[in-house]
Amino acid sequence: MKLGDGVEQAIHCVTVLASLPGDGLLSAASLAELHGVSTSYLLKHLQMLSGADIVRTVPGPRGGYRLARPPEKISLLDIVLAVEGPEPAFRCKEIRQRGPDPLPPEYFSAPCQINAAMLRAERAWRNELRSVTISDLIAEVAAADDGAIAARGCAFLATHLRQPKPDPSSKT
Amino acid sequence: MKLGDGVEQAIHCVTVLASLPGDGLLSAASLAELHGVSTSYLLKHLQMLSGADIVRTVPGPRGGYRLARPPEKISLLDIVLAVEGPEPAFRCKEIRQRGPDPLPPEYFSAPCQINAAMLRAERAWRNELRSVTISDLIAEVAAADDGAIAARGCAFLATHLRQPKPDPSSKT
DNA sequence: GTTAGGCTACTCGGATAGCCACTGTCCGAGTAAAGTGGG
DNA sequence: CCCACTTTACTCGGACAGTGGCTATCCGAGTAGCCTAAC
Repeated sequence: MKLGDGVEQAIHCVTVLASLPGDGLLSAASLAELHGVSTSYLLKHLQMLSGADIVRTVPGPRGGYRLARPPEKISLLDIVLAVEGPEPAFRCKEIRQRGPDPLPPEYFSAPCQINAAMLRAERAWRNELRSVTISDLIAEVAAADDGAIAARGCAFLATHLRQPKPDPSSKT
Repeated sequence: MKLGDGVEQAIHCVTVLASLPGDGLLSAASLAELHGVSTSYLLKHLQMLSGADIVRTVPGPRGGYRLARPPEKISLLDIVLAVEGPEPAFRCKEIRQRGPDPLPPEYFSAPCQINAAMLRAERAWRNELRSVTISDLIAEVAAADDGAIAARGCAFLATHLRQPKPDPSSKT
């Protein structure tokens, strides 16, 4: 069993996007540069997140990505399911019905006990992931940070952060 | 994320082996025929189970496989780890240390919070799998069976079960 | 008739190709912004 | 000077190759059982 590397990238990106001030945007190229990964490949996962209504995209020049929901409404499970797909890891092939002299299908109306046990375990896994939100992660990082990580983030944002509009509603 | 099909085959095989009476053996070919899968491919996973001391092999003609431990000492986690490998599904690539102007490594002595959260979830998954033993599964199957499944199993064993020795110690 | 030896056939074990999904990349559709010309 | 249009350049979106691991397979090492032949 192996999770794709895109999951880690997606979680890091969402965490960064959640730390943006106001209506800030960040382009896929900036996110890729910050994490040292391929831009084109990261785009694929950002599209998945966009399709799952986790992030929202702003097209055109000066465009980019921002969160579609507040960070406390985004769980790790949402991101994992968006990137890896909603299908469970264990797919019962019903091999109990195969082989010589198979029993009639009506004997297998109840789900396979092995499948049920594996799905229970996966449900526990998902519940654990569902209980962790992006805001929780940010709080943990902030608690363990002496200021250096935040400072590096601010320095990066000072160069790459962009606003969708001059925002005339806010007075000088 | 996707588990290999070999996991399901391995669990079914171990369950069947746990149901054998006495010192009965079953060859890989018989197990493959019973489940309707490829013999050569099933052998690979049986070798994994043998290497993990879950099943024990009897070489030579009239050889086969039998359990290496009583069924209540074998959990689903043992089988999954034997077949899929002990590595966790989530591998932290430490992309937080990458990108421009990385911080010195001493800032990252503590594990990544994202990695920690994913590993917590996987630990929950493993704990759930560890709590289910082969004897539990057999009991569940027996409880839901009206006798047909057991009868089919006995019919198959009558043809394919083999004893390693005539066992002269047991009087007639 | 008994027994030692050799042979055979069957089993598992590891090494070898094939295929699919993940990884990585590219080019095209769409759009906000800037530049430009006219009014 | 102000405005509308054109152009531009930049963004994301979906379609296209490359690679690693799972899937499927084959042949070789090893051994229990059987047959043979000598004693």
